[in-house]
Amino acid sequence: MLTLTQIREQAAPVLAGLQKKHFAGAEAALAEAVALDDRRKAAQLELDTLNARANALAKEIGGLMKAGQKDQAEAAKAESSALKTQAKDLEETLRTTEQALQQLLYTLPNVPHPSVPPGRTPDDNEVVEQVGTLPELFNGAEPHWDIIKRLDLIDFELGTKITGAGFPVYKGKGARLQRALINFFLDQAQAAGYHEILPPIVVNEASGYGTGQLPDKEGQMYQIPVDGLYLIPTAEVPITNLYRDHLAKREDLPYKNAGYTPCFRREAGSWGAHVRGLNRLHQFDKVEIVQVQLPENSYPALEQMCAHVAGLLQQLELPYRRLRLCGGDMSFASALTYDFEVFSAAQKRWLEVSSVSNFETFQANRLKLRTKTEDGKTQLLHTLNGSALALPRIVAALLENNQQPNGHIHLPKALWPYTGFEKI
RNA sequence: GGAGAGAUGGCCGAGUGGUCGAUGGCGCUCGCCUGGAAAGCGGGUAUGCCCCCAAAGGGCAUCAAGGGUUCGAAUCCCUUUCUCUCCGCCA
Repeated sequence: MLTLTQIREQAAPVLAGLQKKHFAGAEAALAEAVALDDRRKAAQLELDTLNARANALAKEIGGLMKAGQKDQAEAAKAESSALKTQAKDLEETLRTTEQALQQLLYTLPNVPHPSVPPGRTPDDNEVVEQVGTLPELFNGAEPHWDIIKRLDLIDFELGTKITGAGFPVYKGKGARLQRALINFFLDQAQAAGYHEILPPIVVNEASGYGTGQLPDKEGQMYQIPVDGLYLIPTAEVPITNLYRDHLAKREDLPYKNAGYTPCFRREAGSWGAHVRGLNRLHQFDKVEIVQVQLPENSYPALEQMCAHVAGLLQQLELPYRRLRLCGGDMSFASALTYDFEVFSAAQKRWLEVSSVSNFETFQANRLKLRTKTEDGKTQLLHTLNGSALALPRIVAALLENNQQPNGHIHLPKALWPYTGFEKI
């Protein structure tokens, strides 16, 4: 959520930023926000003045009663009662104005960083780097969904039977590979200084608002209406919300947390071609890294997180590229996002396996996550997160890129201690 | 799920209708004292919003949350949430 200070004091860059994100009606929305805020302040001032008078009267009455000046006390009571009626109306005005302002602010996306390229679609994303050589497969090489079936690693039909499409059942070495990857990613995160968290995988409504899933994107989450809870779409939600309503001590920063969770996404309306096999699922596993940083350190931290992700992909010996997302392709809450994609040799496609973002103060403002500056002023912190990494497409690439003419799959060395086997 | 008790500032804890944003202690911090430290002494130490260019200063709100009674509520009443104890159920 943008702050009123941003909207008022950086009007031109904010407007340009919203336009870069292709937010329709940006100019009118910003003007409306300022107008609502003006109304809010006016109502607040009026109400405060009124309350100040009422408080003064209440104090007087005590004295008058003691002094036995009953008539004057009664007169003061009458005035105080009248003030109270007025205050009720003002409180109502203030409440509705604040609510309208809040609702409006919820609809405004974050302002992108100056380095974000313009553009609307994934084609406009900028390739920052590409690392590793694209593998040449032998004749008759299979896409991962055929490999999975032939080696009985993952059973999609069984998943459909017990739950529904997009909920795979991992079996044998397929299951073991999941566990190996999770442990590998967590160990790597720990080595990079992240504190391990195992959070709940359902969250309440307040947490959904904190990280920006709510309002608006509830259609993307599985819901438990009887209890008002949501299945998490990513560990970012519970781990970032650890710091909701939090005033951080400066010397404790940064916070660096990593956590494994299953992730649940309804993916309403996004099924079609190109989503076979592991390319898109309703439930998948992911290790997420999350940082809370002082504003001046957040962009170096973003680079550090990207380096961490790149290191994982190199150890897994997967060719990858890093993209800087364009204004139209980045998420609502992000100021700058890098996507990492691995090359899936049999599909001959790049698959997104990680998304690393700096949200600047956008989430912190919703979360009320702050610190004090040296001179005692309150300051919003910056939040960042990144996948490190999401499993399914990593598995797809590992299977496709490392398949041998004899039908086996060779696993990268880094995983051997975790799998207990070198090939499948 | 049933019965009871409770929720106060970073922490502990006092406060049962009137100058209480809240005694006191701990912690933290600044100063004095000291060769230095400890002890001791003195000061400071919540959050949000608003007025103000800013600072200084001031106002309002907040004692789990929401509502009510009252001129006035941490204190009385109602609702909700959470915590603890006992019982029930249970990986």
